Amino acid sequence: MKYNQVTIKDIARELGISPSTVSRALKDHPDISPETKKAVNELAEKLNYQPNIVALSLRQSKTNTIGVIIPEIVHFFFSTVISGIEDVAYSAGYNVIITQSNESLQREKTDIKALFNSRVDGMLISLSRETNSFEHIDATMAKGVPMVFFDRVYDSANSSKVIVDDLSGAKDATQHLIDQGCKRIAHLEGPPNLDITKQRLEGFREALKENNLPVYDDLIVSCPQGTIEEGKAAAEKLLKMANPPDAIFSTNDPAAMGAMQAIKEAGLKIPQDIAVVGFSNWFFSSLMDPPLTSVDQPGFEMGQEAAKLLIRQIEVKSKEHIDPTPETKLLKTRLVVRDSSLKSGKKK
Amino acid sequence: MKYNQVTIKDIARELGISPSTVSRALKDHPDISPETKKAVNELAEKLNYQPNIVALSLRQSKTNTIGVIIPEIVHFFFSTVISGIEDVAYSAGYNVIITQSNESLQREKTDIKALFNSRVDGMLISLSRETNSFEHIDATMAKGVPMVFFDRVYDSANSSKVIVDDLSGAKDATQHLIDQGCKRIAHLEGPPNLDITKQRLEGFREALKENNLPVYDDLIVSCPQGTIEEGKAAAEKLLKMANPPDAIFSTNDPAAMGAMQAIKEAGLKIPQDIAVVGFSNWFFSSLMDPPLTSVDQPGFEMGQEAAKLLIRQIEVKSKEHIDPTPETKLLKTRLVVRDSSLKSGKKK
DNA sequence: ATCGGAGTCGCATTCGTTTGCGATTTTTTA
DNA sequence: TAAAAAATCGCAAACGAATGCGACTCCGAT
Repeated sequence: MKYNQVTIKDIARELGISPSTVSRALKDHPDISPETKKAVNELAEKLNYQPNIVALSLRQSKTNTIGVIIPEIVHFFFSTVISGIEDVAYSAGYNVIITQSNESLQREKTDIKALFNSRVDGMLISLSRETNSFEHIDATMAKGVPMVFFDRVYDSANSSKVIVDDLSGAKDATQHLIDQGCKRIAHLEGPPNLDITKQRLEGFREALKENNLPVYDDLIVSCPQGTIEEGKAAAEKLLKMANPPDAIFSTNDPAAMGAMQAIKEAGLKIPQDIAVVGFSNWFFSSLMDPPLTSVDQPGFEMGQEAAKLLIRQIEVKSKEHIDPTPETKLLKTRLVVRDSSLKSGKKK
Repeated sequence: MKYNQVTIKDIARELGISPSTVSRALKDHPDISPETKKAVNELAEKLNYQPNIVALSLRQSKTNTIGVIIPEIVHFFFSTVISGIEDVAYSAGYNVIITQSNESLQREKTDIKALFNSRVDGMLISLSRETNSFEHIDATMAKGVPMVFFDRVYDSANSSKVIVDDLSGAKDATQHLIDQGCKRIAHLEGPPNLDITKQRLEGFREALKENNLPVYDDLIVSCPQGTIEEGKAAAEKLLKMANPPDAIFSTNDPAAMGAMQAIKEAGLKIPQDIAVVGFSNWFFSSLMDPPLTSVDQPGFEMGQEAAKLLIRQIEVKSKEHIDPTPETKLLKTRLVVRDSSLKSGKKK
């Protein structure tokens, strides 16, 4: 907008000096005499001079903006990640442009293109559920755009990433159910493309094996969308079995929620008849009846770490013209035990 | 970043013509011959030319970016608003920079300054809970920055706003409780600075008066943060009264949630002993036990409308150099009746 | 009196694009 | 055939700031 903001030229004209002198004076360049600096700074203060970021961006080929692509803002976990990103980006002087893929690969592609065209200094990406090809990402990385992935990462990418330890989180959750005396534990599986889905399934399997429990394949039900409805349908299917499970470990909280609905509607008790454990510890999980046990993911911290990694990469690259070696941050999960899984009836 | 992107000059050099001709050819200017246009467009396509948005922004004093200030992203309602904003901004070719005030006036001020320095074309603002002075907003508006407020609006501002009909929403909710036979209805009041708080209280009062019911001031309890804990504490206080209420209408869902916890812990039944109604229809409200009746606010639509108003204002202003007359969009709420308020035990 | 150096500051260019105006060539009209 | 009109394109300035390099002043040293 033409806000009629004062520019470096206005100061120069007023003081009868050249724009370059003003520029240098403002940055405390040694070439400029103390008197000139004082005059410039005072006038700049008086006129409330604010440098034009757009001009700066053009001149330095740096926008001080980072782009974020997430599947959906309305997911509690992702909103906390964004808060974490904003937190460090803000104090490092970066703006944050947020785009959503809405779980669509097509949209993810156009988002990347749009961010690229906006000349963001780097991107923070969590893949869409649909993403099963990576040319769009490879192509953009090949152009030299720093990228850091979080949560739903591009695994073969030669780039930094921040993930939570889904495997051991799932293992902890399953172990907890086993400790509660559960023998036939079902698993609601998530979107098949995502690595986190595989990790959680693997953690589930490992825990069973370590306890010498069999892995029943028919107790593993796919919930490709991970919605409440799918969770409910999956649980209904499980309950109809000749030998239904005595516990359900879900790949996320909404599906666990749906399962709880199905169980209650079938007239069964949670956790007495069937224990339930979710994943992600959504905001409302503690408010369920019974409160839902869940694996807490540190979303805010994940956002912070991802932003830190990206900003470091951006600044190393602009100074030393080399990419720092990719890093992978593995964040610990934390099992939050609530009534939905406490068969003993007592919290530990 | 120096992505070595092809510029208009590269095309010009390759074709042996001037950059100005290339620029005009790309925008289908009548001065350019069809042959030149064809050559330019083909080469641009071949080299995958993408205009440099930063240079464009500088040249036109227009960034095609709108800034958003919201209290907190992690609130379900606000995330849906953001989705609505992104939706129309995206298709209108605008980027969206999101900042959070974290309910702090100080932070709101710095957010406005940061957005202004980023030369956003306009701002979408929902006030923080703390905001009780408006110089920072007036000053920025005086500089000519188009602003549209949503939900928590600056009422005396000479600018467009999008609000939901809080008053009639609250009235509907209260009327519904009255229809259910409730006589002593309590109200959990929200942050006192906000207009929406007053509107909801007013709607509550009006409904009582229209039904010739007395307004008991001691049944109106303040929850300045609007949190679960406050709602719980408020309900506990109400339950200790000699003559406790038979219904609670809360200014928002989390406080209603807290109230439900308190009621259940007191061994009372919802809705038989005390009916509960919330406001905003958060994602998890339908998952409560019992499911929480709530006033649904069209967050996505609110975001869309706000973005539309702002973009219209931006574009009218840049063409005709006048601000269009401010508009106020009043969005209808919708009472979603669930078990927490159905004393009859049957949904209508 | 001349030179050298330090201390200050401005010119011109750069980033990529747009655009008013003028210049050149081609075509049309009298 | 000459003049006028149209078609086509380039020059240069502009947006706001940063910066290499050159220019200038002033001072003390020789």
